[in-house]
Amino acid sequence: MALGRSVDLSVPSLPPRFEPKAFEARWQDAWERAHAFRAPERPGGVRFSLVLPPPNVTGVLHLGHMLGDTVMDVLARQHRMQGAATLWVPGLDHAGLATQVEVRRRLARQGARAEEMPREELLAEIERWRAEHEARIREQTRAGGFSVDWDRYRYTLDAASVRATREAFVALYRQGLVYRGERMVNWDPRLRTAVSDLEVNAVEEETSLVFVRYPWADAGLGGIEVATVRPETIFGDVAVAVHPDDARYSDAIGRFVIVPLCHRRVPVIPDRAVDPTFGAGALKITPRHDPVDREIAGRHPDLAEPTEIFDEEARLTGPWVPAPFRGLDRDTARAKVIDALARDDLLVRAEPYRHTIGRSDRSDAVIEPRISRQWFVRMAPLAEPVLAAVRAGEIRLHPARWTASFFRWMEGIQDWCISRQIVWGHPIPVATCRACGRDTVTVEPPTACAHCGSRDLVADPDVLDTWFTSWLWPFAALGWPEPTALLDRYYPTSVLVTARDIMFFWVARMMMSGYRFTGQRPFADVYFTGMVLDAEARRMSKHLGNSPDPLDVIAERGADALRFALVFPNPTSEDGPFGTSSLDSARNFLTKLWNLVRFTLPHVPAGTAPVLGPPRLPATAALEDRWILSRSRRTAEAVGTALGEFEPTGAASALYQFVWHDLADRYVEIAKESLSGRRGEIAARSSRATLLFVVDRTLRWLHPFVPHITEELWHALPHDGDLLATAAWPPADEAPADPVAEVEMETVLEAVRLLRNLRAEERIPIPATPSAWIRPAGPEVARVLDRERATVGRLTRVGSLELLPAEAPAPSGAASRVAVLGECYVERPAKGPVTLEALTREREKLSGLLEKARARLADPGFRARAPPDVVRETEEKAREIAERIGRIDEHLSPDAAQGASS
RNA sequence: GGGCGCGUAGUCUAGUGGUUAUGACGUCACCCUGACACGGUGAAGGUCGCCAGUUCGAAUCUGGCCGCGCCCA
Repeated sequence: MALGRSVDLSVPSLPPRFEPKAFEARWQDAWERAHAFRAPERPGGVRFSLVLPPPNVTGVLHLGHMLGDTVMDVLARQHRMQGAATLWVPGLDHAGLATQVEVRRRLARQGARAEEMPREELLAEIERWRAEHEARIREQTRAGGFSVDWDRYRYTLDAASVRATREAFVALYRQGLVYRGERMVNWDPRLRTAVSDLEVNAVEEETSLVFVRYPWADAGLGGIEVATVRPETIFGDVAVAVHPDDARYSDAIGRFVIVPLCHRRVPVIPDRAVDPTFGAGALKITPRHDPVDREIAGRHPDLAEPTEIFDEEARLTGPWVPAPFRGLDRDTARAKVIDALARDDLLVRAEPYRHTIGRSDRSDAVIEPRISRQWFVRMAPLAEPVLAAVRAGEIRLHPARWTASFFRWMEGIQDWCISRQIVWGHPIPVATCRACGRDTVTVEPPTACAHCGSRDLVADPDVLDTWFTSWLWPFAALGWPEPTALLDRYYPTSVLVTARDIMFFWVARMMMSGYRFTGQRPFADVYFTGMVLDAEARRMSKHLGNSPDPLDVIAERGADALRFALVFPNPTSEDGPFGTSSLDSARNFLTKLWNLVRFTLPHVPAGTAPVLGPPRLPATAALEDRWILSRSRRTAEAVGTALGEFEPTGAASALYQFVWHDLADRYVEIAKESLSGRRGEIAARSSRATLLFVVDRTLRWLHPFVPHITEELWHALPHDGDLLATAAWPPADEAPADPVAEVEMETVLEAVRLLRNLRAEERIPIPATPSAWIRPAGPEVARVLDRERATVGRLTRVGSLELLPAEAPAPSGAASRVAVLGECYVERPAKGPVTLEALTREREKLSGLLEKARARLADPGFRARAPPDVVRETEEKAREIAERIGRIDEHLSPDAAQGASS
């Protein structure tokens, strides 16, 4: 069969199937060999920089990391292609407490007890853990194709981080913003360390509210009834408090009661903090083990000095605890106390009660409020400049709706407990002198006391909260406090991308440290990604086992498919499901792209020059060529706008629409005719150049999202330069916008859709080539359809397509549709009854619209108040609809018309 | 208990005062047409959570209610 092809279709140089394994690792190697992502040390001009939130060495990367990394890579690659000197610093967080907990668990599984290990041995074990996980995390990051600068890799425990951490601590200490205090902290009795407020989760739990009678000290009968959920703390009581206005207790204030079981005499005191409606309205006061009690006790200085009743593992201890209860843990103690109270006839009753308790984020142990000597950072002075900066728009949060909760937390900020009683982390840079008892706090570890010169120094045994290093990251990762070139050229960083759940842990604190230590914002924009959920919308967790290892997904589907599935179709800023269906969609899309280039290749003769700019089309150029260039420009604009507004999903979706529907479904299908040479060499050349240009641009725009496949395909086409990764990002206004071509193509596509619709409804089989007619609604439509008649005919597979003059009668026996562009007819193969269903349905829909439009026009208020052009538009719409209804009525038989209008 | 946010086709989603409410996945029908069945074409599917109000006009603004989620206590 002579098709008149001018090119050879039989030798595709790309394999027919897209196989990511065949090329993804190859391009990763190529990028690395070329140092494509190495940021210049001292660039001039535009710069773009960001730090990768250093993943915790606790585990390996999960899909949430992949989502964040993909968003960052999209931004980094786009800016790199746009010519910005781009620095993306990767790193690793030692994650102090979290890691120590994980290692402890592993040791426990192996039958060892971390608590009994010498410090050095435990540290060595943690180091082993770090090495294993670090290697795995690097492998995962590399396999994702993320364009980080590996030469700038940093670790939160490396020498430079040690320096930065000590520097920050010492500076704050000297400014009076770091202090040591004996305060009530959140104590984790399982891990035997203090934790910060943020590391405590409020959990609702079912417990029982116990009513205990405290007998009068001076009289044998009665007493005061106290309600408590923690009867085991009874040993620490120093008072019973009641509300001063509570009539029930007006006589009790000033009297004494006996604390059950330990028989101490304590006073009844008045305090407004007592809620008279809770329980019996009397509160037992245990100042060392409850923050509210401590506050109340503070207002009553005449109370006995309380002693501690729990040790560091929350076992009963101390002089106030009677022998039978000493050494018991909290739960056992509670049960025994209740038993003993019942025996002494002091237990009034116990009722089920639901309340919220604090559990440690790391160990899940119930937090014990405990007074201990710890280091704190005074936060309010640090928060001030941040609040001002965010209010002034100097730092922007995306999506902006999180700004409100950010402010609320910042405005009520509490001091930060930064000391941890663990081994894994930065030692607190404080040495205490045994001779004079004073502290020496210096960046370089001291050899002698700064105050008395004694060499008898004891280093603080604790380490710093891991976040005390992370909060310095945007500048510490660039070399701070050294005045490095990186710091000079790339700080402040451009953007921070992270998950919302560490907004307070990390983001807010980085802003505070940034202004404090560098006097500048650490980043201009913050983008919060959502959480990756599984197909049943559950949060991914180790416990559920529903979080796949990214490496497995990449091995099976490829990094590009994974990346695309994470940004499309669900918005990256919302919590969204991830599953095989999104992976399938991503793979299908990539296959489409692959085949699009396979289709393009044969139309690129050997020796074709790389694309420089849009083809200069002759005045007589085909409509489809002008149209796709215009569409490509709109797409470039949409992609640029979306990425500028931190909407990667919007950009991905614009590209998806363009590639699949505009380029593959419409342009390629229409242009096949001219590409084949059947319309002559000039038309063929024009379409070839157009196709090659648009495909080249598409690959560039898609590259930040799916870097491997685009790199592979770009190399299969004529290209300029070694790597797409470092090729130029074309300006959005490169191709001409052509509104005329867009309108005309709409007409063509509408005609095609109508005729196809008719065929499908009339069940005219594909091999049949019926005659078709269109009676255009106006001269403009007539002109376009006349010119593009061949295209319409080919896409609808009709035998002949004729344009009818306005007054011509309808072809007899043909199926018909009435549309805005005119009336379409398709010859029906068998002479059965004409199907009028579609026309009737259309008429019903139109009369509904017409009614609405007329009602509006009839409203005098509308004419008086609506803007004139809205009134005019509505009038025009009503006229057009009425006219179409009239034309439909001509086609409907009298009874059908009646049926439709009833 | 306080605060914030969200309710749009079976599922996810776009849309901040006037469009015949966007797109994806899924569903149904026909089709292996010379890049692609991981495909093509066509279709069905929504009283934009409910109730009031503001307005000439409300998915969009306001209030209340219902449901869901998150954060803080």
